Amino acid sequence: MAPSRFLTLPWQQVTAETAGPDAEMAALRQAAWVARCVGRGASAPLSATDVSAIATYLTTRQFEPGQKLFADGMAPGAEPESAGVWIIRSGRVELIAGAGERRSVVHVLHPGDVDGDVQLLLDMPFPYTGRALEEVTALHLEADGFERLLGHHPAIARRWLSSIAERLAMSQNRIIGLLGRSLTAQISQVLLDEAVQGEVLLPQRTVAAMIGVQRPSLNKVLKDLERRGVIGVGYGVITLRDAEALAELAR
Amino acid sequence: MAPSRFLTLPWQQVTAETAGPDAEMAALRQAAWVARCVGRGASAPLSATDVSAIATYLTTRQFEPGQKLFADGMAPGAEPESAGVWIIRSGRVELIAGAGERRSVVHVLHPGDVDGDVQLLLDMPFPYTGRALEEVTALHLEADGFERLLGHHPAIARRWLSSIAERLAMSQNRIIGLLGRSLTAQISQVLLDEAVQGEVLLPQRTVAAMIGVQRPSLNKVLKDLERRGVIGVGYGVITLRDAEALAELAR
DNA sequence: ACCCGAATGTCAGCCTGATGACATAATCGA
DNA sequence: TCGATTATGTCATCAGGCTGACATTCGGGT
Repeated sequence: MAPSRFLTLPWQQVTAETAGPDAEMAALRQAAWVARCVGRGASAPLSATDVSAIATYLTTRQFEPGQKLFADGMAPGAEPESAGVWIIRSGRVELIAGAGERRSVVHVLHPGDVDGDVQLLLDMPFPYTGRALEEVTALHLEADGFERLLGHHPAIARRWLSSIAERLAMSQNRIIGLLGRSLTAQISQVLLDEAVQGEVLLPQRTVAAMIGVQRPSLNKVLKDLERRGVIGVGYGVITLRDAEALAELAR
Repeated sequence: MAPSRFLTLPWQQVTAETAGPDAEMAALRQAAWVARCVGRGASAPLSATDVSAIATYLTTRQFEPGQKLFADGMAPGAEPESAGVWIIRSGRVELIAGAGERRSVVHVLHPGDVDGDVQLLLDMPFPYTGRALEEVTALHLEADGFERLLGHHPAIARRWLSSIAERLAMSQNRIIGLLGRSLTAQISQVLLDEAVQGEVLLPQRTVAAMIGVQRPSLNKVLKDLERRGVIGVGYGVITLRDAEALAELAR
């Protein structure tokens, strides 16, 4: 259901080799990683030409915790610094809709996740703000570069199609998970979705904002699950102890 | 936010001309209509070759009210009758997740809407059941035909990309609309989204299932809105009287 | 014209989650 | 090492939605 989650490991291998001095090789290596993250390769393998084309347009950017990659309501053409396609290389980015107390977390981007392409394709402003949760390294693709990749490289367009399809399926799954389910079921679902290697590294405040409930309500359920031995609750961390039981609760 | 809604009119014009006896011309006309429904033409106009290719693979199917186009959990390869891409030509189809009392309506397909392609692209089973609300005419595209269209016609692939992007944007918008908003705001949003020419032709039971609330809760809010002159409530119909006020309530 | 199924309108009681508040504990930076 | 900040844990109160039930109204079919 969250295939991109499993792509964090290959990336770690890649960066381990990035010590080499050759900048061009580094760009190519990044492009190869992007090629692995965007869509499925089943019916459209990318050629060396495709990968090097991607490398041509990629730039790397760093963000401090709390910094915004892009902001709610930003038109695609208005801020060339932020508009365009973002591909998360390391760290996580929370997508926030609404301001202040009414803020809700639409999604959390993990390494390998892609965003901003939909807004580019539809020429619409961002409906949410992207805020770095930790130190974040992200790859950026400007609007015209993206257009050129799609136009001149059919295999890339084909792969991007399944990438967006993946996200649509996940998004619909999220809607199903939100409609008419008990709070416990919703929370279990989110914990399973958001866990990386059995741990959810998010403060309860953020998890609560992902489900659209108040923090005390979330805390009550979490402590109950902890008493039942299903999870462990720490400071900024929730540990999955019995994933099967949790999946059963999310049913 | 729901661009496909405005495509119902062109279709009606098209069928008005469909009286002609030539089957091949009818197929081409259907294909041209599909070309108008799938994605935006901005950067990828479809050639005559593209359109006739679409016509090659299209078949037309009729469904009675209550009949299922496809069923929850159905694998893409299992039932060639139902797997594949569906394009609604007339009538509406509700997408239901969950069974019996716990059923919730993920979405309602209107004429011009497309579905089933995501499941094909990701080789996954349908996560919901498609059930005809009225008499439905739908165009069907089998798996291999769809693959061939995408593989051999870059312009079609490009258009399909923005079609799925549209749906992803709408889906995310729905999530934002569900998180942490008052019942009144959620209901106003759904009424605005689902209205065709100022009318929502759905029983309250269905509208309630779209938001994941019980029918009495919905009815209470509806009667309140009616007292305030914002909407009119009829038998199986909700009429928008003051769309602006409704939009303000949905904010 | 009549009947039947389906949809709407409404209610009282219960239960869940929201609110706002407070105390405690962990982390981070100076 | 020591605040300052942020996170967790918990509570009493209250509003809002659920539940199950019932009466009423509408529409289509015979």
